[in-house]
Amino acid sequence: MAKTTKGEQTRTRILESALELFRERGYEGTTMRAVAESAGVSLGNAYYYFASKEHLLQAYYGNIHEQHAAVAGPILEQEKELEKRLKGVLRAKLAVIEPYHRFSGLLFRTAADPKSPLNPFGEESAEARSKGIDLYRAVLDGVKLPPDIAAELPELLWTYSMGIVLFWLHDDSPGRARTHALVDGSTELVVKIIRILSNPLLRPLRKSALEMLAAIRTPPS
Amino acid sequence: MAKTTKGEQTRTRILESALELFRERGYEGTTMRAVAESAGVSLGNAYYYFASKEHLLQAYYGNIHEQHAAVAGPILEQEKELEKRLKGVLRAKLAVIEPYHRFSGLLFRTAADPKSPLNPFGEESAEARSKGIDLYRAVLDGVKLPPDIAAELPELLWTYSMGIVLFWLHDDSPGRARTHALVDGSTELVVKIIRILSNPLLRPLRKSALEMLAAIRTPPS
DNA sequence: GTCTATAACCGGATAGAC
DNA sequence: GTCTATCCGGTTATAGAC
Repeated sequence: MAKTTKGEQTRTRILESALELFRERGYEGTTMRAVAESAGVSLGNAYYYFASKEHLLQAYYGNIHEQHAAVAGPILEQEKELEKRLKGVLRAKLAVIEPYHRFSGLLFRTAADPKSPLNPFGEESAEARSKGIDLYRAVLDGVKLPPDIAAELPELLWTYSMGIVLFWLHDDSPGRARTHALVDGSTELVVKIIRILSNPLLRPLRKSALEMLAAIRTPPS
Repeated sequence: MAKTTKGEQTRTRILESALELFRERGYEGTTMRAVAESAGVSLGNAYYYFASKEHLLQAYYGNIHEQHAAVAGPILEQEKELEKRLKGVLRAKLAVIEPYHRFSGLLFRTAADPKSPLNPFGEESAEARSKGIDLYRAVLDGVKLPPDIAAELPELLWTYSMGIVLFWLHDDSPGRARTHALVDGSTELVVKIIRILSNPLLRPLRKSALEMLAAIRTPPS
């Protein structure tokens, strides 16, 4: 019963008002005052629940991940081949975010700022990030790989998926055709490269790559 | 003599005050009021010369490329080996942008927004982008490569360099050690990969990669 | 201790007089 | 080309209600 305290309800009302207004008028076109009014609360009250306007966006993108995970689940249960699993998950992502293409620029805009709470590499998104990485761990589930790569690959694939999203943001081709070409082409390549790198002859190359990854990793704080 | 009209001088004064304050206090920490005061003009007058605070940043962006090209030139004249050429140019970039680390996030923030004129993939930066790509063309100058890759490589390297900068933005390790590890490790890898891909046996892989690149390329408008 | 409201602050941006 | 006055919206301080 702790789930629908009055506070929870108010919080939800504010968030939903905000998301609706964002969709209607875009992010910049939506004022915190309008959000508060539309939710039937005072401005100060809105700030009691959401520390900033950006945090409202963060909730918005949190939703996206949940939707993505929900759509990706069935795909992963059905497909066994790595390339299809990866491609399916990426296509699902594109489908989920498509309605928000218009103002997703805002995501990257803030995400690229190291100081923003939305920054996917920052502390505040640690949870969202690890959920995202988990999804790519699931993609690799049941795939045979040399153990040294296997440990690193989920995070690498997640990073790769972020690159795809960045490309998508800038893609205004009809039906997002260019991004789809990128997904189709790059998943094929990624899988081929993984296969090639799995070759024992290339173990030295793999090793130096993995050493680099260790060196650039953020020390756990 | 058209060069130093009163207007030009005022404009320069405002810009220099701004860049100095940005370096000292960061972008967000610098108010337009402070910029105006430090330049000895009124707030409104500052806006007469620069349409927004962001436009002040744009000026910085242009400076950086010029500095980078100037520093990179001598390096390329001296080094003959691809890995050293690439590493040298990337290190030069890091050296040039280091003083601005504190507020470069902001730059990227706007630059990553597809609607921003600063966005490096957009139309308005076409010239800046092609200059950047030219620099990596120069890096490859004199390097023997299969012609199919040779055509694509400058743009790929440029994109790769943007990735390095993105990483640097988020790097708060002492002396930017992690980014330097990334540069050292990744240039080595990049060169190895280019070598491997140059192997005639891998021509099919190369071919599908190049086909993908063609498919995702923005149609010339 | 959890929640809500009002008033004010601050800084980016604009209008319009000189 | 320069100024002053003002707007606007994100954010904060703070007082009090439940």
